[in-house]
Amino acid sequence: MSTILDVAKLANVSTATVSRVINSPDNVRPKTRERVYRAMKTCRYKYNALARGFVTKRSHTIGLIIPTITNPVFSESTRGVQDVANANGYQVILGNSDYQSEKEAALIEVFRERQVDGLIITTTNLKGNILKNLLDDEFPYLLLYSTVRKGPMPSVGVDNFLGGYLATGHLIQLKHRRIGMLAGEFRFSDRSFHRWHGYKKCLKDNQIAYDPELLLHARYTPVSGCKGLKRFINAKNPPTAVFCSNDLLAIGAIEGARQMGLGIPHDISIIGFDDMQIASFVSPSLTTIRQPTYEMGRQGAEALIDIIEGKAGKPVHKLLDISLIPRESTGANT
Amino acid sequence: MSTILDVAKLANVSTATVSRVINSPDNVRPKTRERVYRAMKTCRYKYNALARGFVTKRSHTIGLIIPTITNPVFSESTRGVQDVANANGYQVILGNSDYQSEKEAALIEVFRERQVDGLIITTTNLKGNILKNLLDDEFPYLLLYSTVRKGPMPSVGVDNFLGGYLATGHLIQLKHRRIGMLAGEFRFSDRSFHRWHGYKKCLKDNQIAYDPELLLHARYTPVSGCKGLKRFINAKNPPTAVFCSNDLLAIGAIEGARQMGLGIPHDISIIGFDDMQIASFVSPSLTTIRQPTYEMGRQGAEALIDIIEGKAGKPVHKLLDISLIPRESTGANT
DNA sequence: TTGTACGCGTTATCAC
DNA sequence: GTGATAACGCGTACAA
Repeated sequence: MSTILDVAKLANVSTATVSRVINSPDNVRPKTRERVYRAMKTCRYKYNALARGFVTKRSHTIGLIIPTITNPVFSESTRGVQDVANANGYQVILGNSDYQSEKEAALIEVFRERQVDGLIITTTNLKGNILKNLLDDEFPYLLLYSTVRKGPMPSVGVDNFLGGYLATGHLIQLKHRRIGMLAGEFRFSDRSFHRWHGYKKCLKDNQIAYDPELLLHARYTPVSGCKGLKRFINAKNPPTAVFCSNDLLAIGAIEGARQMGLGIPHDISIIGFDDMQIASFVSPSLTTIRQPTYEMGRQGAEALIDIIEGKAGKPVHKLLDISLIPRESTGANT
Repeated sequence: MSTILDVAKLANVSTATVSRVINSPDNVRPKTRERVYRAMKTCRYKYNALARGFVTKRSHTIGLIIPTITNPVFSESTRGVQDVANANGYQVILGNSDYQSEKEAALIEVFRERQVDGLIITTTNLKGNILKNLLDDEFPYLLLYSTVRKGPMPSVGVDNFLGGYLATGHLIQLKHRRIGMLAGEFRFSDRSFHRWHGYKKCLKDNQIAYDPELLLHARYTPVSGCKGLKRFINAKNPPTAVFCSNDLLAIGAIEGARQMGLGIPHDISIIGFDDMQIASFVSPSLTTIRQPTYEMGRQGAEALIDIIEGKAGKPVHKLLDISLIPRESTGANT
């Protein structure tokens, strides 16, 4: 593989000139520029971005850590991150934490060793010292899908508390009084935790006693949602409506109800969270809380790049809008 | 940021020894090893993998090019690639081509400039000289979801022709004679093209005349599937069954039928392709052709790493098994 | 406008 | 078992 030195020799210029042709072509006389371009062609020169990164100490790479790319919600935000990153000359390295904080910590280490210019993290545990280390090192990073709203850690997210509140309010408005919640494990996802708080608060505001029997934990998969719903139905005093803390759970729950011979929303109402692409295409279509995942990725990447490039002021804390999308999976309690 | 030189000074050893402690600790006396470890701690040393890559000419990075991470099928295979890559010390850079060969070509360039050790490409156009260039440069790469079965280009995929044949055969067995196909654009996806060939061949083998009116092209989205199905229904002589060339289309088609007031499978049968995670959770659950996407990613990454590390013999051509998964969206023609 | 020369952090090749 | 030192390919003062 040829280097700028080869090109330089071939074009009878110095390596500095070749470098200039690559990075600031305007600073070089058109004639020599042409000569260099020709030389690059004849020796099939390929630019080595790694070597550049080595000297400039900028890899133009962003590390993106998410629970798993397999969840459509994170695919969407990943796409948003990528689009903004690429538009700004950055590439994205992807890492899955599987909701395990050890994997998360390991990924942060690996990515930093690889000299990524910054990190976007959808974290599962804020207690560790890992994030504090990043802060101490003044390493550029940003929390995505974050529940953090103030402090030194930059973040982009939605108001999960509000989401839980909206979902529950919708069900209460439909005359439901016995409302279950199928939630992701709190220790793995503080988002789920905040949604639960919104749920509880809304119950309280409507004079409905909170019943711990109506909280069930599940993994974020349809299968788990299906099982969870069946457990609810088989309880002594089953709910008439269930708030699932994401759409994958909700879709599983719908299937679970179906398998138990229950009509939706006639016998039981189901509401999800996320509004992933297929939420409107399942049958019955899914009532859910929409969060702008793609946009979240975009804005997260924009904010991170600002930090990386020194254009940022004090830590940003963006809270994107969410909204209730009423569809067919919820109906009046009869 | 401290370097091995700082560590070396602090531990009173040479940089070579520090490097040894990092890469082959057994080759260094335990006592000095300890001294070095301590020195690394006191000056908060962080290993620079970029610098290593620069000298070893191995970045331990794989470039993965897919149409879009937003399609669950590609999320799954991406996960497979990542799992194998990470287990072998590689990281994955992700690029979306959006089914555009120019973007694909640009990504290949960018990734090569970044000195990725190899590429995994789910390509959309094999005609270009781009892949031939890779071959000429002896650059490690592999085609995923590939229809290529022989020749110098290593590939992992499934038999899409067979898939199309199986899907069509299933419908014919259910007494359907007028079978439509909702297909991804052939020029963007040779996979779709091969499925169509399987479809045609199966019709022929069953003495059913091929009717070009029964081929409709669509983008790989539920919305497009929905529109496509409506167009079919509004035709003079509509099909009684539709083979969609992926599940996203099929889910959209089901919704389209529903909006037209048609019962599934009573009024019209729908079969998809992929068996993505939620295929069994939509209602009616989706009959489809299952392809092992996660496993495809795994095997692709394994094969690529073999090539990178010089363990490969002649180009591999793996064809993974596919199978018909009959569910509720298809039924007998009445 | 162009060239010279050094440095970036690590590994690898010799010696010792 | 350890040390000295030359690469690796590029950017960038500084000089011309």
